[in-house]
Amino acid sequence: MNRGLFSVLNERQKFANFLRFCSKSLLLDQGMQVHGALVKMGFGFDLMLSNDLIVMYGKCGRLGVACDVFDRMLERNVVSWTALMCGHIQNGNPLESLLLFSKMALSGVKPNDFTFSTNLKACGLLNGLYIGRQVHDTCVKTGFDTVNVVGNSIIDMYSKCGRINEAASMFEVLPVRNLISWNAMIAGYTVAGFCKKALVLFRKMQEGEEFLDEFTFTSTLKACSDLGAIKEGNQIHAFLITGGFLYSVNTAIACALIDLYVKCGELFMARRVFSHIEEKHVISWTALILGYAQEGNLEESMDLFRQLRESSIQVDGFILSSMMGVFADFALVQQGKQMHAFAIKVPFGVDISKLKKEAGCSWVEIAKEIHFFYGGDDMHPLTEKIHEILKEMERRMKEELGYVYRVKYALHDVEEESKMENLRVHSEKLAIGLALVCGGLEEERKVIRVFKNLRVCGDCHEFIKGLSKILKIAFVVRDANRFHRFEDGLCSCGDYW
DNA sequence: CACCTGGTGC
Repeated sequence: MNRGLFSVLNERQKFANFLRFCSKSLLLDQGMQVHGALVKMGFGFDLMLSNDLIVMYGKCGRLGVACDVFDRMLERNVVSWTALMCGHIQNGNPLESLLLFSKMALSGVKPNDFTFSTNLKACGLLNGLYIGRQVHDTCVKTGFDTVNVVGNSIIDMYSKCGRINEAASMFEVLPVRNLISWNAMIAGYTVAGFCKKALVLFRKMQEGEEFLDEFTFTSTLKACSDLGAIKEGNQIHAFLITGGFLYSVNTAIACALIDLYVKCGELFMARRVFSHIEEKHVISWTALILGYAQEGNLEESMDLFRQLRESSIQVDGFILSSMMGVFADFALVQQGKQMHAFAIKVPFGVDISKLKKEAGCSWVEIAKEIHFFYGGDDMHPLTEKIHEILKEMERRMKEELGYVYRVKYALHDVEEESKMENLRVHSEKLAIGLALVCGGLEEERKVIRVFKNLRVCGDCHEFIKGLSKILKIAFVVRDANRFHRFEDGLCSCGDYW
């Protein structure tokens, strides 16, 4: 090879490397300068360099220029097509990516594993189960479904299309599972609401040889948050600290942690994590601000929102509309307080959600296990003891506080004498009963934490107020709308919810 | 050469 040709090839490789660096670091200006230089030097029609240009322009948000480069090419290979498809997806147009896929097929260029995973991503983004299945089918026929990256994309495609079972069976048959396969499956379970399954998978992952990364933790923390599994979440928090995963600099982990503590009614811990973040993302602000609002602490919520507005952080439409909701609630509460006299006559607090089709369900975490209860549920092996302790609590409350049931909250289609029984077996009460029987008190916090899928019933609300008084412990009840923190006979919601 | 995975809420 003569020196001249060698230096030309060397030059070409230097351009390519620099372009890839520009793509990675989103350096549009520098990328454009390289583009100009290589056109001048006669590299304008070079296949590899043109591909790199498409990638660079796509990543930097200049899809029009990427398309121009693509259109002017004398020949295009699978990389050119795939790079442009990715560009469309990255710029928010997955449909165009799918159209390109069919154009590519017509042009006679054969797709590879990268093309398939890109297309599966587009299907997932579009919620396109039908076309996703077709792509999956083609992958099977061409043998690409056994390629790890493609398999991962199939898992993600099915879970994005709401087909968690199909995602799971893909995960099962994957010949090689890597970190991303596990992460995709855990995220899939979490998004689909199968948080317990997500946690089971996470534990399996910990037991195995697999590494864990920030994606694993964010998804798993989200699962803990949705479940209210604070013990498990705490362990992950501790693991993050000992494992050197600094959430002070990792936005996603910090947000997930704040969300966990907020959803468990631990605003103090949420605030602590928040204060440790170096660059506070608008999402972490949102989580904390709404957390305070949902706990009934409107003052702190408003104050934080004011701080956010005074900071240099750009607020988004999401937090603005959320704050509208907070202001609306605040106004309602103010009105509600003025209307207190009426509230006694008006069936205030009648639980409209008990009329809904959805069955009331409560749960509580005891020794890292989540126990679920439905209203009138006697499936739990400790049911008898639960009833005993609840009766005991009623007796003490009557004696010490003169508490009697407000029977009006009971279901209406039952015999009068059995209304007391109905009230006793509301799911939130059963969950609390179990916590009392099993010592579900979180010793370090002196709190019992219960979750309910519907609004907490007015009678149970009174009952828990009483419990917090006579037992001298706090209760945190997260219902469908908000938090109730009961302490010393009072609730943070001020009885308006 | 490129491709896959994550966070706030209603």
